[in-house]
Amino acid sequence: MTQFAAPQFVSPSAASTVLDVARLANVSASTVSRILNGNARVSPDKREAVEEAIRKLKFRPNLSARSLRSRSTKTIGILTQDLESPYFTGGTKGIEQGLLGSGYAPLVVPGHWNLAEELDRARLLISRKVDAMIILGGTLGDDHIAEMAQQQPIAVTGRHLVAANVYSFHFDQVAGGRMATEHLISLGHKRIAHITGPVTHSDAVERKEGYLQAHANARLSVDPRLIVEGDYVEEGGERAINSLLDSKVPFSAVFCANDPTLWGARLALHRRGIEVPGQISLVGFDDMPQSMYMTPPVTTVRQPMHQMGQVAAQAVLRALGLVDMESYPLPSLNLVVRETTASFDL
Amino acid sequence: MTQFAAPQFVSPSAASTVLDVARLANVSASTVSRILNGNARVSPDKREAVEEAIRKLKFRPNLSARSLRSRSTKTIGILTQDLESPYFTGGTKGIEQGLLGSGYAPLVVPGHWNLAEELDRARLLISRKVDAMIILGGTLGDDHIAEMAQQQPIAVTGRHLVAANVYSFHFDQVAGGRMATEHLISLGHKRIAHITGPVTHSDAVERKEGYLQAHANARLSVDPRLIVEGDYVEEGGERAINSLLDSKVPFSAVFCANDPTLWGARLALHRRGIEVPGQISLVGFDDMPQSMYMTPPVTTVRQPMHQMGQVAAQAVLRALGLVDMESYPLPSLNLVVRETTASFDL
DNA sequence: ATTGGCTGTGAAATCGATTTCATGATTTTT
DNA sequence: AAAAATCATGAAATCGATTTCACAGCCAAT
Repeated sequence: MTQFAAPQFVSPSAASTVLDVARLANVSASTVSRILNGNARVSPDKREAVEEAIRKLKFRPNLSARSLRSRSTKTIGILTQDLESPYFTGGTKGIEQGLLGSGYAPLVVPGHWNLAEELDRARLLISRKVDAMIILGGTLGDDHIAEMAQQQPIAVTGRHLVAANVYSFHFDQVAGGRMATEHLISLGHKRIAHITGPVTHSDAVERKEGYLQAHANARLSVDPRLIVEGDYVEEGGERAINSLLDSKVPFSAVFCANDPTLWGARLALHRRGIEVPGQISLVGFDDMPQSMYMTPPVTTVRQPMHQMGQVAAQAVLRALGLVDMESYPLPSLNLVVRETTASFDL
Repeated sequence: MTQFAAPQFVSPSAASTVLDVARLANVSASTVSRILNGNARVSPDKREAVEEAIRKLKFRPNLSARSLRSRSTKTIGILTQDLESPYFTGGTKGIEQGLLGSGYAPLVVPGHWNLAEELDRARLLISRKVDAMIILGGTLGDDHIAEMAQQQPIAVTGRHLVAANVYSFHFDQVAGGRMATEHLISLGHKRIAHITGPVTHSDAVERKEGYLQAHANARLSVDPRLIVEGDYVEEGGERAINSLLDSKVPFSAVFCANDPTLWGARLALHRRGIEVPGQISLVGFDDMPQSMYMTPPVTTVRQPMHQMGQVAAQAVLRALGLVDMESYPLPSLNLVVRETTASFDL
């Protein structure tokens, strides 16, 4: 990598203020402010002069000052978990899109699945006086969220929480797990393994519950040796498949708790020369963008995080009094069948 | 999806201020401020009382007020392009890590590869009085950046820019293109196709230049029919491979201008039953996280965006006067050979 | 002609913290 | 023991915008 450093430090040129503008335009600061906000009548000639001065001075209002006085930062805080994971970036992008044109800007901070850090970041957002907050998943307690909602409206995804000033949205993870498993069952699979997510994630245990329910509904027994714990990332999927294979317990399909788990599993299978879906069928969860371009493209339960983000953005906007906006439909989970699953014939 | 709305709106409970704390602790606001910032001696008993009051009132300082007075927001603005693309999220995460423990928080805004939008977002960051700015790629003109650098230090990646108060970092894209192509040539390939990026991206044209140079160095002629334009996303890769194959011009390897292009190409090849790397070798560019888990894992030129982000963060931190921090090594491009390339034997 | 209602404008108050300044108390120095 | 230096602290000024308030000028209604 090549680096080019600045020759020397230059002290920042002082930014101009309303007062500078006022002086140049021969009006008072109040008039400048009125023109900036367009909420009062001002004579056309003064308006002209002020606009000219603003242009000349390249004036940009100081948002700290503005929000100190007007108690609105026009900012929505987003507490996400991982800045890199497609699951969260999908949601973030949806929020950003939902906010588009509303005049509100997103402020994104990562919590890293760590309670202390999440709490700290959330408080940072409150300190910054965000007008509303959107929490994507995470491990914050319901009581914490309810308490923070006293300061500003909060939309939260991935949980069901009834409290004043909070709007919660979530997908039915049990139903998702059921869907994935039922698809496999309908293809004739009888010995279906499951690589779970971390037991600390409630959605992981719900997906497993769905896997169990699907078996019960079909009056199929589940072999506990076929359930192995993963960690929601690729390595866990590889490890799990290898231990499954090494245990010699037979199975013809695997329901992976999320897509990265499936990717890891798929690579391990490839390394061992086992064909997908020829010998083993695979179903994932999340439908992350890359899943569509795997070889072969993966069958997975789609979580429309993008739309979820839009809906969450919309909810807080509405809570802030912006009612005149197009309404996005509430999305739901759905199975997208691609090519990692095939019917099982004895 | 299930939605749960708040029963009714509750007016936010007023946040407490230094004055509230001061009153409760029987001291002046100045004393509270001194304790908050720890920059002056205060008697232990008052400190105790104030800390108690802070806890009791759940006091959090208003950052708008603080930054208005102290002229520092403790925030670094990050202008990225796409909140979802691994290339940018890698850099963002690196920055976040580089900022860790410095007391500065990142504020991320997306520019969407659109000049007007980038300019608008950059101005937003300036309005918010970020202490420094990091620009990841994008289409802003050098002059714009130099001008904005008068307000605060700026680190910019993906270009070479010498100006006061700006720090620029970039990888040598020509060398990267050369590396990828030389690898293929060293494996015995003679007819190497190239799927380019958009001609509007300077790094795309530089990568192509590297491809050309590698051929020249090896005294190999390049068949212009083997160079086809892509768009840096999967669809373009698919399209390009199909048109290449349909043209019947023979080739045994493809240098794809970035990893998503390769993913698209790889899928198209799979659909046509062509084996990778058995029949066609593929080299990508970027080493995005998923590339490692494709089937087979992809050979690609690694751009360590993560480290680039760390270095950029470090540069601005240093510009802001934080000199006492561990120094990350400057990363460089390197070829990571995995399994989409094989030697070509007639 | 007088009262009443608008309208455009500037002066001053305000938001909540930090920082400067002044002061009285305490400690150190000579 | 007197002078000097240091310390802890509160009052007041300050950051840059918005907002309230007061008022002068103007038009219309009585």
